[in-house]
Amino acid sequence: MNTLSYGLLSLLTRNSRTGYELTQNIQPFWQAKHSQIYPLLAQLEQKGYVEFVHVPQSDKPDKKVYSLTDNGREALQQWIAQPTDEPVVRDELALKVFCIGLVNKEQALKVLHEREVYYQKKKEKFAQSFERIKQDSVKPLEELEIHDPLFGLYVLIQKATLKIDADLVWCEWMKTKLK
Amino acid sequence: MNTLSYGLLSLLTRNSRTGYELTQNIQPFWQAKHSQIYPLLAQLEQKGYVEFVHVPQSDKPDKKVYSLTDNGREALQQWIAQPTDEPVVRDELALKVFCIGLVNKEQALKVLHEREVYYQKKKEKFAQSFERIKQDSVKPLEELEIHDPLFGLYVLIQKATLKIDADLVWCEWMKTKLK
DNA sequence: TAGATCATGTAAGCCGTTACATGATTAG
DNA sequence: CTAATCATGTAACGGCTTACATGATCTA
Repeated sequence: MNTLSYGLLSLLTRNSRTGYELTQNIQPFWQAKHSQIYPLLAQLEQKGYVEFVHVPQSDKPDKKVYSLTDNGREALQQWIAQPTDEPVVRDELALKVFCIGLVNKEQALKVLHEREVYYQKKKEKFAQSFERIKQDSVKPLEELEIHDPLFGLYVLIQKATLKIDADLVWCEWMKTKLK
Repeated sequence: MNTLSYGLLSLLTRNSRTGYELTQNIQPFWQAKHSQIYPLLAQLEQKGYVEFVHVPQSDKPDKKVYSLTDNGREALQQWIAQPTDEPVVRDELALKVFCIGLVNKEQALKVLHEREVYYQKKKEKFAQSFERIKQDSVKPLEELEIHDPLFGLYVLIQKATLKIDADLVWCEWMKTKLK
């Protein structure tokens, strides 16, 4: 059981989902392609952590809708109690910035600007997710508590927003340095 | 040429370094083990981007001190001008938080506390790096400009500090949510 | 005397990306 | 008419981790 497998189980605590949906939904938390997810789902099914129903469709391809079993839920609870791996961050930009003195200010600003645009788009996406769960929630988000179904997603969006704001502050600060 | 290879060249713009030192020095920016680095250095040498001198030592094992060639410096400049890959972040904690409602508040706080301690230690390390380059620098750090040798490292420490502070703010906020 | 540090290297295996493969519907 | 979306799967390859291998000095 690798970390991604637990991630798939985590998503299934909220809803039943297809492999296709899981591939999309896990992206904000863990980058993975469908070619990695489908074999893992087959393994999880063999272990009895998930089960699926085959749903034939006429207009679109047939699909398998996966849901979490009781065994799967127990495995998740045990996983949460285990020590958590340290986060892994690999950012090509950091390596470029380290030796940014090799190029002139104009080129450096170009590199930075590309990343700033990326951060702004990401911020926009998080804002949209925030609006979406605001609509879905029965209570105001600030009142959500640990056992409310949207709690985890809500606090993760907060985390992501805080970090992206830090990134944008740094971008602004860098622009003053490169003028 | 993968990203890590360029990262090794980046470090060599500042100093000549051994494979052992490169392995340690690249950790804050790109996690990689020596078993990955040594073969890459051999490749970089074959491509003519780095060269090394064999330095025999009596008390410690002999070492190879690598330095950047003119070809290597040119390769770096071209790399900087290419579009930058998006950052990859894989954090097991995010997956756990998504389904944190499966456990009680006490257990959730334990998971969070473990991570908070990790963030605090990281913050301490960045503060030390900051002090070190403050000592090494001929000018006050705020006056460093793009072509100063410590500029890249200085702005990277600023970036890391801003992000870690965001992480710590989130941890504090989460504690209020779980009380 | 056990473990950390310095120092380099190879081998096996898992993790993740890219590419191959199929095929219907819908939007621009 | 082309591209995107839905939907699942396999194969090949490159990236990264763990383990194997060696060996001296220094610290607790």
